[in-house]
Amino acid sequence: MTDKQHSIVESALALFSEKGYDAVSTSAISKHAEVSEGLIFRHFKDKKGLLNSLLEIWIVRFDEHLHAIESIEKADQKIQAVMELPFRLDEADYPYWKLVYSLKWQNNTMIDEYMLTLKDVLEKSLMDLKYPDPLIEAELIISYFDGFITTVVLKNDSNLASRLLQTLQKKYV
Amino acid sequence: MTDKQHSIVESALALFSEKGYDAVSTSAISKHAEVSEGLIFRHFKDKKGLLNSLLEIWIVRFDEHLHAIESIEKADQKIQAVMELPFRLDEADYPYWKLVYSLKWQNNTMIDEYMLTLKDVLEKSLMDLKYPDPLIEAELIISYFDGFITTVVLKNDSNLASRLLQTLQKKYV
DNA sequence: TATATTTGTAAGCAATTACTCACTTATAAT
DNA sequence: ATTATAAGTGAGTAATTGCTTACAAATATA
Repeated sequence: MTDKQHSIVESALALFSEKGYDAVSTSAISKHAEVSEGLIFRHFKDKKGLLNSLLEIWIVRFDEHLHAIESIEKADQKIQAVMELPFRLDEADYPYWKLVYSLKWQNNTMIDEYMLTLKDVLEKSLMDLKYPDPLIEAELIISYFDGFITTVVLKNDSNLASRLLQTLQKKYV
Repeated sequence: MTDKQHSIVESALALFSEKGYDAVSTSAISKHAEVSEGLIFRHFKDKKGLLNSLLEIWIVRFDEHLHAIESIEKADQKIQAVMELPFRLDEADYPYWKLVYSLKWQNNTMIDEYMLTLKDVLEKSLMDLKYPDPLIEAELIISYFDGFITTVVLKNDSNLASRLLQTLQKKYV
């Protein structure tokens, strides 16, 4: 990746996550990145291609969290780690999550598919713990997860995040 | 409101909530509503005006829920009612909530301001119940709320909603 | 019935959209 | 040093954007 390629990706992330994919033109991205508009299409084929590059970066970061969670042995600690993930995100990754969740609300199936992995982890752990209805229980925890992401990322306040985490932890101790 | 005015509002709601405000053109709305494009601007001034009309309808529906909650006397039941609100939404109102939450992710301050009312209700109730930190506790419940809305509205499955509500209710009984 | 007023249309507007293409400049390989 | 490949530009494209305007049809008021 060249400097200018990097610049395009950074600008696209900043603008997409702030205003939404459809509200940002390739012209606006090129101006923000201080490159010619044509360069976007040279490197990323089209606007969707640029978006996909961002989503791939997100997937890599997300996978790191997933693997960390899957390596936890005890089922209850696994569940706890999933619940706490939104509060342990790197603040620098907030824009990725903001982009991902704004796309989620516009029926981006690719994202939903990827998030299913989280639900699978939960379901298996809940089965191990002999919960009567692991499926619906997993859905409930995913709901918590979505809510935590919403608060942490939209308020963009890592201090609030850590206070919320503390309050949350007191509840299941 | 004339028939055609109604048709415009319905089409705008359907398209905005499905694809997102910025991804839907006034031309697309007029075709879906089977009216001339100019009529949109006659009745709603501009595209933003059409959006505001939809948001005003949402506000009315939301206020109904708010008043019902505020009329509850016991603090703990008030909190419970807030938590259960996402599961008790009229399925016909899902598109409004979908639109509202997709705008939320694009920094629509007007919506956030309106949702503060919910947080105020929670804070007061939590104070009444002598919680040590009502502010952060309210934030946590709002997070649950956001997560529940996300699940219920995006899955668009009122059966799942009622099963989730049951599971949730068992937890605080 | 005559006259306002509202409702509706269709064509047209400048600006912007995503994207292409001919071209130059830089880097790498032989 | 020469050539091939990649990086970068900027002017241009057709199509679409939100919106206006001149006009016709319907409805209400006198």
